[in-house]
Amino acid sequence: MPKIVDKPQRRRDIAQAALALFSSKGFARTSVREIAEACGMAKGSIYDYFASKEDVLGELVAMALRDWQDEVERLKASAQPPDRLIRELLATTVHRMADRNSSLLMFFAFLRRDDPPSPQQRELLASIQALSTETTITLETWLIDGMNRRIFSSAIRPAQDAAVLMGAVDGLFLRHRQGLEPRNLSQGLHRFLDVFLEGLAA
Amino acid sequence: MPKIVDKPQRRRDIAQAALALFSSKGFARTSVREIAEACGMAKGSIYDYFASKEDVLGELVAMALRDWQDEVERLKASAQPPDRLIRELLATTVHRMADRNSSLLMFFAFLRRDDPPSPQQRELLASIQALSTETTITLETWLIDGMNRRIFSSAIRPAQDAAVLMGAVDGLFLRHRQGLEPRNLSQGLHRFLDVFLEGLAA
Amino acid sequence: MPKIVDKPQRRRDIAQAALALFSSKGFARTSVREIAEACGMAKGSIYDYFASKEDVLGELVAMALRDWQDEVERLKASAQPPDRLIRELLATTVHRMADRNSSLLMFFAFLRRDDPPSPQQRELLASIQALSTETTITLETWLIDGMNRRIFSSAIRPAQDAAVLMGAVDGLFLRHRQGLEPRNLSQGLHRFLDVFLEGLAA
Amino acid sequence: MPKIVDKPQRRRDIAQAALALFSSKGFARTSVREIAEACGMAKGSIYDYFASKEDVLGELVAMALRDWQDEVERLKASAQPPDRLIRELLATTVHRMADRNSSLLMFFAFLRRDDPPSPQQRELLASIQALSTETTITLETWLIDGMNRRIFSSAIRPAQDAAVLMGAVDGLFLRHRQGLEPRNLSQGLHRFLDVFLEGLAA
DNA sequence: AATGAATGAGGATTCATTCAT
DNA sequence: GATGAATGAATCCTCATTCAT
Repeated sequence: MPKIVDKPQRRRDIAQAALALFSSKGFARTSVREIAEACGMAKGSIYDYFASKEDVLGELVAMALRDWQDEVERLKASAQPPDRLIRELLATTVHRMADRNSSLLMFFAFLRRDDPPSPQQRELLASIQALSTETTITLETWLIDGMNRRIFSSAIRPAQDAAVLMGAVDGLFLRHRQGLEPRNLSQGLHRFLDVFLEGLAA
Repeated sequence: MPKIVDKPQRRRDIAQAALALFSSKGFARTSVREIAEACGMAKGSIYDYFASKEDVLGELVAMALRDWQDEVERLKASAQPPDRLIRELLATTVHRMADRNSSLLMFFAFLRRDDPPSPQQRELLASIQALSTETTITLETWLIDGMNRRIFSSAIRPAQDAAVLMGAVDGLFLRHRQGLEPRNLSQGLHRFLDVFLEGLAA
Repeated sequence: MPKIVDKPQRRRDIAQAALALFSSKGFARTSVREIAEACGMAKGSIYDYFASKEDVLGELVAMALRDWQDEVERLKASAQPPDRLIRELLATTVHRMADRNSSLLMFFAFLRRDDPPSPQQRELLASIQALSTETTITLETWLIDGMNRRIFSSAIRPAQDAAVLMGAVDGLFLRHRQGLEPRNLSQGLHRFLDVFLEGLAA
Repeated sequence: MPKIVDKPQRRRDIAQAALALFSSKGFARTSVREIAEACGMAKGSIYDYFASKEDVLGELVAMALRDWQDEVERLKASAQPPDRLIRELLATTVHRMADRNSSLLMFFAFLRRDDPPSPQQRELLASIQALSTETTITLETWLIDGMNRRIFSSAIRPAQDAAVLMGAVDGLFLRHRQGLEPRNLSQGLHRFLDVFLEGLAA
C-alpha cells in the first residue's frame, strides 16, 4: 500500500501556502513551482491535489466561505444585541483578513477574466459573489433588528449601510496591507465603527 | 524632415489605453501587444515611448498624482467650510475612480514585488505612498479645521478618521467595480458621508 | 519597417520541415523545438506563423489538398482514355507520397481524437475525408467511363473498385516506407495496376 | 502465502486493454494510467508485469506473431488449393484486424524512432518485419504452387504479387477504420480478391 | 519614427517511472 | 503483490524585449 496521505489536509496546506504567495506577489506572478517549493514538494505533485493553479484559488475561496459561515452561525447563536453582532462580525472578519493577509476583493482581482469565461471561472466568481451577498444580507438583518430595537435611528438605510460597512472594512484592510494608514488595523476598524454606528444612532 | 510627434501626449494616450486594459484584465495578464493594438500602433513602437511595461504603470501613477494635486489646489482655493471640502474631495475622487475604472490601491496590486525590488519599483511604490499620505494629511488638516470651527466634535481623531475616510472610499469603489453593492456608487458614497460626518459631529 | 518576409512561403517551409519530422517520428513525438531547429529558427517563432502545432498539420493537409486538386485538373484536361487516367493519377499520387514520405492516412493517424473533438480537429478530419472522397469519386467516374467504352468489363463495381484502388495504393506505400516489400514502390504499383486492371477487363 | 497470479495471462489482459487504447488514441497519447484504469488496476502495478510502456507494445507484437503462426499452421494443414489458402489467409487476417482494430502497420507507427534506436526498439522492429516477411513468403509459396497447378498464369510475379496482396489488405483495413470506403470491409476485401486473382489467372 | 519578425526565458501542465508502505 | 504518492524531465505555448529594415 502506498504512503498514506490525508488528501484534504494536504489540499488545505497547499492552498494555505499558495495564499501567502498570491497575496504577496499576486496570483499571476506566483508560479506553481514556487507554491510547490513553499510546500516542500515537487512541481508536479501539486497536480495530484489540484487540477490547475486556478483550482487552488477555488479551494481558497471555498475555505473562506466555510470559515465565514461557521463564524456567522456562531454569532447568531450568541444572542447579543445587533450592534454587538455587527461589531464582532466585522472585527473577526478583519482579524481573519489580517491573519491570512487576504480579502475577498483580492480573490476577485486574481480571477482571470477570459472572454468568454470558463465554467470554472464563472463558478468561482459566483461563489465569491454569493458569499459577499450573504454577508451583506446578514448585516442588513441586524441593522433592521437594531432599528426595531431603537438602537439605530429609524432613518437608517439598511441595504446601503450594510454595503458601506463591508466596503469600509475591505478598504481599511487593503490600505493597511499596503503599508498605508491605518497602521493599527484593529484600532482603525474600531474607530470607524464608533463613528459610523454613532452616526446611525443619531 | 522627421514626422513631428507630441511625445508626452503620446505617452499619455498609451498610458490611458493601458489603464483600461490593466484595470479590466490586470497588469500581468495584459500584454504589450494588446496595449499597442488598443492605441493603433505596433508592438515595438510602445518601446519608443516607454522603457518597459512597468514604466507605463509609472506614467499612470504620475498622471494620477498630477491630477490629484490639481484637484486639491482647486479645492483649497475655493474657500469652503471643511466639511464641504471633504465631501467634494471624496466625491471627485470617487468619480475619477469610476471614470477610469481604477484606484491607487489597484496600482499597488500591479507592482511586482521582486526580492529585492528594483529601484524602479521602489520609486513607484514611494510615489503612490506619497500621494496617499498627502491625501490623508490634507483630510486631516480639514478635519482639524472643522473641529476648531465646531463643525466636528472635539472628540474626533483626525489622523484615524482621515484614514477611515480614504479607506471607505477605496472599499466602496472596489466593491462597486466587482459588481457588488453599492450598485450606485455615488449614492453609496454620499450615504457613507452623511452617516460618518454625522457621527463625527455628535 | 521590419524585415520583409514572405509569410505564406515561410508557412510552407515550416510545414515542409515539420512533415519530414512528423513522418519519421510521428506527430506526437515531434516537438515544436525540433521543428524550429529544422527550420533554423527559434522555438517561439513558429508561433508567428502557426497558432499551434496542430495548425501546422492543418497546413499540411491544405497543401496536400491543393496539390491533389491541381493534379486532377491537369489530368482531366489531358483527354486520355480512362485506364490511362487511372494509371497516371495513382502513379503521381504514389510518387508524391514517396517524395514527401507521407500519405493522407498518416495525417489521420496524427490527429488527436479528443472527446469531444475541438472544432479545429473536426475541420481537419473533414478536410481529409473530403479529399479522400473526392478522389474516390473521380476514380469511380473514370471506371464508369471505361466500362462504357468497353475498356472494362460490364461487371465492374465502380464504387468498390475505386476504394480498392485507393486502398492498395495507400497500403503499398505504407509497407514500402516501413522497409517492407515492395522495395521498388513504382514497380510494385505498376504490377498491381497491371493485374488489377487486367482483372477489371476480363 | 502470496496471492496466486497467472502472470502470462495478466500480461495478455493488460496488452489487450492497451491495444484498444493505442489503436483508438495512438500509442503516444495513451497514458499508463489509462491502461491501468482499463484493466481495473493501479498505475504502478502495470510495472509488475511490464518493464515499460514500450514493453507492452512488445507483447502485442509477440501476441500477433503467435496468432498469425497458429493460423498459417492451421491453413497449411488444411490441404486446400492455393487460391483458397490465399483467400482464407487474407480474410482471416482482415477479420482479426477488424476485431482488434489494429494492424501490423500501426505497430510500426507506434515505435518511436530514437536516434540511435534502443536495442529494445530494434528488436521490436525486427520482430514485426520478420512476421511480415514470413507472411509474404508464405503467400509467395502459394502463388508459385498455384502457378504450377495452372490456377494462375505463368506470367505472375510471385514476390511482387504477394507484396501487393499484403499491401492491399493493409490499405483496405486502414481506410475502413478511418471511416472511408470500403464501408463493408469484408465485401471490399472479397471484391479485391475476385478482381486481383482473376487478373492473376488471365 | 515606426514596424513587426525574431528571440528565448519562463510558465502551466502531463506523464513515465520509482518506491515507501 | 499491489498501491498510488512523489518526482522531474519534457512539452506546448506566451510574451517582454530587441533590432534590422
